Amino acid sequence: MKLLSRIEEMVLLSILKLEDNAYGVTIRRLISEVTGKRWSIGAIYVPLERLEHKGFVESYTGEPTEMRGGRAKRMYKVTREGFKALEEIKRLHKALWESTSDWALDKGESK
Amino acid sequence: MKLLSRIEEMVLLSILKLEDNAYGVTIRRLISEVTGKRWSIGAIYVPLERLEHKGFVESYTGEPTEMRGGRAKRMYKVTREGFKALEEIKRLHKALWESTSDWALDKGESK
DNA sequence: CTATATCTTCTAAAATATAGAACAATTGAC
DNA sequence: GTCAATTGTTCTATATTTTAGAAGATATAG
Repeated sequence: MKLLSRIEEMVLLSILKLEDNAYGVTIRRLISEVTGKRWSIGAIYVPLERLEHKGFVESYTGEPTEMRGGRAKRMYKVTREGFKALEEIKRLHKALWESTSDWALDKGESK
Repeated sequence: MKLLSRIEEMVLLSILKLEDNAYGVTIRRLISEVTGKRWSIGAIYVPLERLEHKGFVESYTGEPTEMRGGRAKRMYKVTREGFKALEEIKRLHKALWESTSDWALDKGESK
């Protein structure tokens, strides 16, 4: 199985963090906050669709009965497969960074 | 500045870990080990070249005076810019995973 | 019905990832 | 010298992903 890409990882984690309020707009906002960068609409929705197609997230139509205008939300949640993919990334990240990170990055700073 | 991609991150960290023995073949081997997957030649060299073009790594021709056949190695080291990019990823990862990771992943496991 | 607010879908272009054939350079055997 | 074996890189083409934002959809308020 292929590894999650950076944006896929961020989208999945954002959905987890947003709990019952995870949909395109809030996911995009959260990712913008955490990265400090601007993200276009497509930069979020396209990977989101791909994640659904791969079975890493599921979506359902959000409650339309809220006192607000606008189109219905498409809400997302992470599937068990999505969790597994995240676990794999977590393991990989640990293996990659464990020994290297501190001393090596310090060395770089003081160069 | 754009975030490092997954493979760029892995290549940079591999170079750090390999210290004075970082070149195409060893980088590829290390990434294969840590991911448990097969990586083609191009899957390593292409990002490696891009990292050099962006100034995140520098290369030099390896010592040719070793008792062995074969073409000269192109050795790599991470530049200060490369370190900075890694630091950014490290911060991002921390922000993304800190609160979410444990309880959320556990919830997933027990679903 | 019109204006406004929210949100998603669609589409195209740019950038990256991925595979592996081809090429290059060095050693040792004869 | 030159042939085979070894080691490693460069080249190049295709597939996939990223990224941007226009267009479209739907709900409310007046």
